[in-house]
Amino acid sequence: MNPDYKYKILVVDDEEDIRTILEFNLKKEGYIVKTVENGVEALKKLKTFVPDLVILDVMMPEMDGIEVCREIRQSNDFKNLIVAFLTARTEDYSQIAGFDAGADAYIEKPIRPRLLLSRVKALLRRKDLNPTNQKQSIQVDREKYMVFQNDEEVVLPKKEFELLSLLISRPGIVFTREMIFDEVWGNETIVGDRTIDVHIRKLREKIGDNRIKTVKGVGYKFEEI
Amino acid sequence: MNPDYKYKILVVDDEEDIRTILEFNLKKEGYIVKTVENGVEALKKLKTFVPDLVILDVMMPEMDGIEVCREIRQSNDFKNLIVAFLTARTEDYSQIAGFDAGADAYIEKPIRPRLLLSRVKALLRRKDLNPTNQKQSIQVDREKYMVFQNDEEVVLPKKEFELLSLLISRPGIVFTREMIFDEVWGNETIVGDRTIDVHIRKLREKIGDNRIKTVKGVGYKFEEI
DNA sequence: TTAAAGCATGAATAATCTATGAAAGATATT
DNA sequence: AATATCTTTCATAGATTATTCATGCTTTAA
Repeated sequence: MNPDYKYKILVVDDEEDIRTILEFNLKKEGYIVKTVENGVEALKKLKTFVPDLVILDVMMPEMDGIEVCREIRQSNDFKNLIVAFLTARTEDYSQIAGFDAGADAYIEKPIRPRLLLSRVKALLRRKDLNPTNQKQSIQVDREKYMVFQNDEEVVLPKKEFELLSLLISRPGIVFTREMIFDEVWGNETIVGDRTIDVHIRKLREKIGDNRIKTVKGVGYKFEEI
Repeated sequence: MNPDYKYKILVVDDEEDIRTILEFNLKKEGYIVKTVENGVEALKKLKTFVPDLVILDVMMPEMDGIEVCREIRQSNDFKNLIVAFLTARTEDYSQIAGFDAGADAYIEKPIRPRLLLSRVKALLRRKDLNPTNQKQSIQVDREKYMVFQNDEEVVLPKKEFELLSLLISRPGIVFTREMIFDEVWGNETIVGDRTIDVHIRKLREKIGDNRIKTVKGVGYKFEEI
């Protein structure tokens, strides 16, 4: 990985003290750190800030860490996001394990800065080595009529396939609604404007929210990474 | 077996927690995992995703595991698919056995990840050794006008032969109805759209449902394995 | 700050497409 | 010519896809 790359970390905890301690220590090491105070905020934040690591308190109001982790794991957009749980030593560990939601690590409270930093470092190094960390690749095979995302097939019905195929044909370039109509629908059929939106939505559901960008008032584009 | 081959596993359970735990643990081992929440969904999924192993909850709404297993065993397409039942320890074991529908293994709930993984591994290894596990081969000999499936001749009338021959000439590639008309019927005769469907059906009756795939709104393709 | 425009989203409806059973039309075979 | 086999059509049912609609959110511009 680029040596200048600064790892991004999201801290989610309802206690301000904890947030402060973590933020201070992690920033000191050169990480880019954002903090939020509950699970709902966390998911919101993730829409604009995609970190390499999320440190999640298990017990939180609104939405606990386990649930947040589930959401993250379910989403297509965060395939290689590391999740670490913050647990009080007294917390019933077995319960967390039973509900295993896909955490990569557990960090115990109270926090010992030195220990914390070395664990974080280890986790991030692991990510660097992790082969799943290749760039998110999407491949469209028109002959086979198949789409692959990181070598796993994504099944798309015709219109969605054609739409994605179009957008991906010129990554980064904005396609206006008119262009999309022309290419995907042709001149015969006329459909309402919302139809495109709906197909875009379905695509996003399947390949993740971060690939297709809306350019308001203009159109859509497929974002190259 | 190819060392790069990733085993595919289908998990069928109505409880989301169980699905999540299984999926997480199995994926961590490198398996390709799909989950569905009931028997009906399972049979549907099997049309597009042919796994090596199915893990089936016994008790489910809609259609219980036993019935799903029966269906699987009856079908021609899943001759060497391993089926494992998930059973609660408290469940009346004898009843399940009485209804024995051809399960290869029983896995007990609650799930113990380590144990689960070692059992799965064992089951899949067994499959590797199983001689019935030769790859499904279909060969078309245009000169002799004969088709062989696993060295046994399949007798096909002309149109069916031509159709299969066409599809199999480029495995994985979708042939549109137009292309099929052109190649199999030529420009002289004109037949209705349904005619192709019917020939496809007959082919499927003879060589199994899992080889010829429908791409809705586009055409058909012969699935490479 | 408010109003307007543009988009996202959930849910309902409409349109499309294919599978299937059955039967009629061809073609070849005896 | 009669029979059997192959090819095609047709009607229907079932499922999937495509589209619309109503509502709410977010951004933009006044």
